[in-house]
Amino acid sequence: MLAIGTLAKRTGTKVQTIRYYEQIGLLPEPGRTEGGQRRYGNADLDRLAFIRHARQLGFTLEAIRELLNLSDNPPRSCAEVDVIAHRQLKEVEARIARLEALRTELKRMLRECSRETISDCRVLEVLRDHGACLADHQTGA
Amino acid sequence: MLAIGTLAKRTGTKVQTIRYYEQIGLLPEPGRTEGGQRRYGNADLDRLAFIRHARQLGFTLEAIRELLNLSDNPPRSCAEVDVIAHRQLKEVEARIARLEALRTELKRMLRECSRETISDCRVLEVLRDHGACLADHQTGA
DNA sequence: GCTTGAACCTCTACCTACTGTAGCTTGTAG
DNA sequence: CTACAAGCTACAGTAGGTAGAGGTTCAAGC
Ligand SMILES: [Zn+2]
Ligand SMILES: [Zn+2]
Ligand SMILES: [Zn+2]
Ligand SMILES: [Zn+2]
Repeated sequence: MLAIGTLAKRTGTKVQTIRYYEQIGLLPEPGRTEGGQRRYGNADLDRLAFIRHARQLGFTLEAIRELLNLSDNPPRSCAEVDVIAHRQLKEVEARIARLEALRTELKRMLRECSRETISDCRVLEVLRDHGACLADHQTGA
Repeated sequence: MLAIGTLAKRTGTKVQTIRYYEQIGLLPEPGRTEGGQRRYGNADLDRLAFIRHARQLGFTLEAIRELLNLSDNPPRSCAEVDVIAHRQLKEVEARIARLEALRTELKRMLRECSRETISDCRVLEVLRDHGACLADHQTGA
């Protein structure tokens, strides 16, 4: 049985984060020592490793919750799993597209700036007026 | 003089967001009517438009605060402005790099999945084991 | 001049995904 | 048996807003 600090080290998670996952019901309540300290088994280790890896791939905790539920029903079709992963892929692609537009515009601003005074700084000029901006960044976060 | 709702419409901002910017000191406290309602002038309109545009380009509110301070000193050099914009560019580029690694891995997971049962779903398999993962996604957010 | 209702006001709580701190208790090595 | 690291709970805070309750004000139509 592992103490929370050991589990934390093994999975690269902070102790508080583990307690937080328990609090929101993502990790089951573990057994406790007589003194009230949490003790974890290998199933907990696997589950936490899964959660952390999915987080690293950008899945939200809600998506991870769904993936864990599905994962507990081995004979079922994996179509739903793939839908979640596909949704995540689309999300990532949308963010990339948006960030690339920002990169282009930031580069252009910096390239065009004469690097003299504030009053003729191209960066500020573009920020003041989207008309001077070629980026198409109307849409959300 | 503009009421807060008009200012909101003109800048594509929610009313609550404008009050929030005031609360954190990003917008100055505006004049009020006898009844206590906020009334804005053109300087406020410009300032808010600047803030929203910078937000759309991904600058943090802290960076925007610095940019606004600098913007109030027209004779100074714009070097500091460019440093902030450059920092933002680096930030955006780092996020793109990370998201591209995620995209690659998500695509691969989905491509390799047989789309049969949960027990042999490649997506879940990769999530369970980073060893089965080609992505280099150890590093931060 | 009066009424109506949209828009305004303040205050508080909530969102994601954690992270940090205070003040106290438990486990374990020497 | 004593230190003290590591555990415990509870609460506050982060960014950047968003939503709602419950009450007031402004302005247009009659
Ligand atoms: Zn400049
Ligand atoms: Zn623009
Ligand atoms: Zn699958
Ligand atoms: Zn991986």
